[in-house]
Amino acid sequence: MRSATAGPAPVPTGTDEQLSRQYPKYYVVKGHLAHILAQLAPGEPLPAERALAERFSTSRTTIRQALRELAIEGRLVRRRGRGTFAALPKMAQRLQLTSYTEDMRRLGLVPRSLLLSVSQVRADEEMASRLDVRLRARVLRIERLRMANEEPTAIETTHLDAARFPGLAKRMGDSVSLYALLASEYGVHLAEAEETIETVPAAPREAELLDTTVGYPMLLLSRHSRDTCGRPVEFALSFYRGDRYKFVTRLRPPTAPTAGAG
Amino acid sequence: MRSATAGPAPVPTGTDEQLSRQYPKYYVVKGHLAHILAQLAPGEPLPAERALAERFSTSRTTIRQALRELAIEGRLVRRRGRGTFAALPKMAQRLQLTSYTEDMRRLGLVPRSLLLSVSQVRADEEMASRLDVRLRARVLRIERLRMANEEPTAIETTHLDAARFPGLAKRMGDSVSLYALLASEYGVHLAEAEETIETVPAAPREAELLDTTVGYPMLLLSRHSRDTCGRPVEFALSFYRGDRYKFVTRLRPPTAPTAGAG
DNA sequence: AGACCAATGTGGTCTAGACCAATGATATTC
DNA sequence: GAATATCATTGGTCTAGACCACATTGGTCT
Repeated sequence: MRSATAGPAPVPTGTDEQLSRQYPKYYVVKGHLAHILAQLAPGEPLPAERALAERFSTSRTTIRQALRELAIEGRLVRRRGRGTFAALPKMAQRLQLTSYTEDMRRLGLVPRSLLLSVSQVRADEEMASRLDVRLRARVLRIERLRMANEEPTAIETTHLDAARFPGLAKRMGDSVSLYALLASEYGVHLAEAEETIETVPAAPREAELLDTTVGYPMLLLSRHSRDTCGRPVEFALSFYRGDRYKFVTRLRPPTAPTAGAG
Repeated sequence: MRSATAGPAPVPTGTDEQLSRQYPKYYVVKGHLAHILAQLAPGEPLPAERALAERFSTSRTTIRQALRELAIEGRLVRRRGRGTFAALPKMAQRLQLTSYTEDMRRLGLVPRSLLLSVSQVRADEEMASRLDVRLRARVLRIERLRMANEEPTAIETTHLDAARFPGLAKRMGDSVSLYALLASEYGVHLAEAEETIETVPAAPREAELLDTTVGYPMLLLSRHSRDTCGRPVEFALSFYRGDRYKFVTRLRPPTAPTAGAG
């Protein structure tokens, strides 16, 4: 969120012509729309694009660019055939090596998983390195759709060494816990992981599964997990809607209290 | 990054008309451009937008949407008046409670900081809660531009309780270490922090300072730090270019090896 | 009452073209 | 030779309008 003191983006609400030359027109419109939006409760509708275009004396393109950014910020949701509505604030999710189920329950949500596909692929150079297998070795690829309160939350694609976990494919199913299977059937316990976070635009398939718009920014989490022996176990990619989720982590100084150029 | 095995976005490279109906046209074009791009070394130029529009028999708008997404993914950079060029891959930065200087040196880069502004503001409700001060208490606001190899990296806006750190404003300057000042002058050592990561579109001022484009996705890091006594010390917002940076953190199980629905 | 269908309105995609702003090369002037 | 204007080219912003895909509504027919 952007608090007032932090500088809430210097939104020019005036109609001064000189401002219009300093700021893009769509950005001025965005400021006005944000003002309207602030007075709406979540779920309440905004006027339609064509109506807004007329009211602000702009083209629909300009209105759409403003609405797009507000949607990306998670302040409104857009539904084709229905309209534009004020949104709920982003949900914060902890970055920790825990089960998806527990994470969601902690947020007071009902978790569910849908098994999209289980397949075997061949390790390319990067995957071979990450899973510590030979090039072109068989890799199990498990693709799941994570749900919370029956709403799609994330697409998670997990990769494991197929030779190390025989029969795992047959044991997978909707709402089956992979980490529990690894522990009970194969005696493998995850001890640590390295997770990377970046933002990428939504591809058509991702947008459809997560019920969002192609090209909107997603948060892509790449998790590289190791077991208690330090052996790499899984490499997983998770796509979250950037307009709905943010992630929280706890930081500590490396050793002693830091004294660098902070 | 998206490895081949992970599903490199099902880019339809064929010219089949049926595909054109399933995928947006700009997305098909993006696939072709990605293919061209893969054969270029960082820094090499792509054809101009107008030339590409003609080659692919589309409008410039469609080409621009494809180029925009590739730029957001960090695969190309666009320079007004000059052209479009293949980019270097994203840089990975660790999430830890350390100095910016050390972080950058670890990446083999030359760090520098530019003091943009030091000001006093009044705490709104959220800031008062975060810094544990009264509503409308004086809050020191320090805005800095972080550089690496003379390239702007991040905009960092730090908030501190002004009453607790008298004279701090006068002691600040370019490339001055805030954390070191807190330790040496006020005996305050940071012990832990909670950091939130989300994606937001770049506002005009942010885009200008970080030499990027308005509306492009940024990574916004919000850091809430506490000292060794557990008292809140700073609340800082950092904007990073989403096309240039990604962040890495180390995960551990909460207590025992997890056995939940992983 | 229920099933169906057509009209309407919504946001999503795409076009063709205009003008603006920054860049760099070229010509001009001092 | 060095500074300055001019100009073509590039990506950025904006317009006006077309068509598409989807959702809802309301009327019509069983």
